[in-house]
Amino acid sequence: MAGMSLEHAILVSLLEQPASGYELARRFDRSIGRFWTATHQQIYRVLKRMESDDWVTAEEVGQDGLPDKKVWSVTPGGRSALVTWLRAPVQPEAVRHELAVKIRGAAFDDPDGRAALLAEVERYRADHEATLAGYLAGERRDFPDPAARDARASLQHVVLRGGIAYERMVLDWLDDVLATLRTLDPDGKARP
Amino acid sequence: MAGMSLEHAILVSLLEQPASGYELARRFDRSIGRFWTATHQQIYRVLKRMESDDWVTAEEVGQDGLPDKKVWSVTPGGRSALVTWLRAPVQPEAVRHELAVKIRGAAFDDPDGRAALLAEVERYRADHEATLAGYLAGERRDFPDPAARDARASLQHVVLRGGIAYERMVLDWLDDVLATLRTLDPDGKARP
DNA sequence: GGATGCATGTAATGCGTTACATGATTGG
DNA sequence: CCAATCATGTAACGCATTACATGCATCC
Repeated sequence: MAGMSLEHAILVSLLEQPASGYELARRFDRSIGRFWTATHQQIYRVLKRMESDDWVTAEEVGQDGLPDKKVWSVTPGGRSALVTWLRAPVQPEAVRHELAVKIRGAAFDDPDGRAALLAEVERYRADHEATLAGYLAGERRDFPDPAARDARASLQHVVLRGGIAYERMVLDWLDDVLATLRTLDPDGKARP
Repeated sequence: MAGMSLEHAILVSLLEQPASGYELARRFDRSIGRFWTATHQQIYRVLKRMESDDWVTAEEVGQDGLPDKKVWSVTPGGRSALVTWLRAPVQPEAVRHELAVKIRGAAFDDPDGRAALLAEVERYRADHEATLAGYLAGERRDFPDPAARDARASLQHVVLRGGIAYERMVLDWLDDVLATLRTLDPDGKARP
């Protein structure tokens, strides 16, 4: 009852805008995916469970030139389930930072291995730079006016600012990591 | 074969210092737990699998006034498995940020609900402030001298600096969240 | 003709969490 | 005497990941 909140992420997304399972899956690759990831298989499974709990209902919509789809909406029961969850304490986050394990593990590899890790960190850094650029573009597009917004937009924006702050922090830290790795093997070349 | 790295976190920890399952579990509540969490049940299960893969070996150690323990060490096979994994690409992190879901969900609750969330964010912020204080104390204790260290200490320190940067970023962002929530309901009181 | 996008699923496996279970010693 | 610490496990359940599977429409 406590954590398990793919359901709740779906409820928030469907309250913002009803959608098919497929559209939800795409949102979980984009905006919602910034703070909660899910694949389409999970989404279809959870939607079924939510339907049997009467949290969501589907409306069949025909499209021309495209397959029919089921557009899901939140029921009053789903909305009250969301409110109950919103008012429960936040669970501590489970941390899984693979790169940090590899960095500490690099102490048990040789300079060749550390050179490989350095290259991998550079690639990883480029990914995060692209993510930051995407967030900033989204911010300019969706929140051009800093004031005069409703609650929904203000809350969406503060979550996006969290993503931006996270990415900036990661980039700074990765620079620190790169500098540290270079200090260990100054020439940056493989040694026998 | 790709992600699944509780094994690898255990290998790093045992290479830094051999330990019993129980001691490992405590490390996963402290230093290693900063970037990889695990319970003792997981650890015992995984140690068994690692033993049958010949990645670790146990030595029975008797203690007086305390139960015997099995002290685990990494075998050459385990070390080479670690090196193989270290040189593989880093998997993208799976993001699960429950608080962000709740913040966006707060658009669908009333001022009472947002007041409850605000109180919860304040509690959450206090937790992160305590975590940061713990990291800073650990840094002063374990890394008093900024230069003249070996590779292992340098790498442990840069990972710890990552934790510190993360906590500072979170605290700043939570202040932003609190200010945003207060803007939505300026009086901070429940309304009918 | 092949790739990509839209749309929805099933099945197998494995990882993580929670609950249950035992038993000795030390300190208040 | 009760709680906490040290020490090691089993069992059940559920969630997540990966692979497999289908089928139509559009664009190059």
